[in-house]
Amino acid sequence: MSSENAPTRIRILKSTVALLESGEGSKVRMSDIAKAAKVSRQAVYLHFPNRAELLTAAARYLDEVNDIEAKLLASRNAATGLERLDAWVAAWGNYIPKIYGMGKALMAMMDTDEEARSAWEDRMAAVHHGCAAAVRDLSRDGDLTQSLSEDEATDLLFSLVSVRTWEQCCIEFGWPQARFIEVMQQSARKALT
Amino acid sequence: MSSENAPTRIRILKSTVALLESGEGSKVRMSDIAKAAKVSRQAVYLHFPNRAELLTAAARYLDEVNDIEAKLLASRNAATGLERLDAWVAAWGNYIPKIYGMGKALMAMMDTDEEARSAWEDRMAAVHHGCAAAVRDLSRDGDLTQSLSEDEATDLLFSLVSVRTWEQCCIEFGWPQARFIEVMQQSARKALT
DNA sequence: GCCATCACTTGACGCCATGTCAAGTTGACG
DNA sequence: CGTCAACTTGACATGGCGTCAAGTGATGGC
Repeated sequence: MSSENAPTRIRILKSTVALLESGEGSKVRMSDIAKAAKVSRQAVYLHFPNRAELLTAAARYLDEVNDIEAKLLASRNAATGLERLDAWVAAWGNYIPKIYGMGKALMAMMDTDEEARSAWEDRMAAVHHGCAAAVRDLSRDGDLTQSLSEDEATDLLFSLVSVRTWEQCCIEFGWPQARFIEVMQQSARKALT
Repeated sequence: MSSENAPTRIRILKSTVALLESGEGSKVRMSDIAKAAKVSRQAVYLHFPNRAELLTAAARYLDEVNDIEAKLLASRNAATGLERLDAWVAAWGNYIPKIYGMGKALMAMMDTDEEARSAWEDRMAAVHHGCAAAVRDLSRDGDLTQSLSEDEATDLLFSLVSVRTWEQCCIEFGWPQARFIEVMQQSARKALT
């Protein structure tokens, strides 16, 4: 595609992202990536020291290309806490499919690779932070349930819209993406208020 | 499950379960298991054709030993749908820690091993079935929310008390087990009614 | 016009875990 | 005593990742 004569490093990143997105996340091998980028397997190692760092670089690249920051920050503009909660669930929930392949590969490596673990946890910390912000506004408006601390509410919200929950509902159970958003907005409102 | 006079087979299963329970699920190697069972690595292969089948046999063994069926069926006796929901969440939720190591190893293999995948999915299908039963009783009592179909409610409940959600809350966020049960009972009631 | 350097290729290798194979050893039982 | 089953021993194939050394070829500085 457009990556024919892009610098090699970028071509490798694009190929990595493409392979991870189109299924079988954790099965992608270094040689597959090299082949897709039309370079030798060793060329990949000239740019990235190992598989874990390549994947985390690809994750960063993906975030950049999609401008995730901007999209997730959109929910900030909501007037009330409840609106912000909805906006947040929609913003993050609709971003999940884009990073799912990536996440799957990274999560599969978490048990054995410290680098992959911290890369993924960094990203998830940002999402957790977004959940905390939504919960804080809810609390500010006096709409947060008595039965949960702010921390617990944050964790619960995070779990409700985690990549794994999304995977469960949309991949395994076949929910349409839009329905996932609706149900989770509603469930979050009910569970947190 | 013959194995009356095959102590070796049982020893291997017990060692497998023990290793999986005590941390680092997916890192357990065949040689680790052999060493723990005090047999040669090859002896393991005389009883189980490969890692996946050993793990699924260990999962079955674990279920047997803990008598999971009986424990999960206990929620059947609840009078109302709401009580059944609570009982179900408590029964299954309290069983999760016992099978967590096992589950982690099996889930890690799901991407690459069809056998492991189907073994785990079989077990999860039983849990999903339990969720469906609770939702049905809720619906029978007229307590199920209008905004969810029975299928959706079942899937949502299943996601709420999935092994991954438990892992998220109790392992990563450090919730006490009892609190996890409370919060999930409450959240399930709110989200489903 | 030449040569040095950089980016990449080629092909071989070590490592490690799974799984296979063949040739023992050991002990119970006829 | 021989046989059979259960187990051991050690070697080997396979398939990833990651490393290494010796090329090749285009570019740019001089």
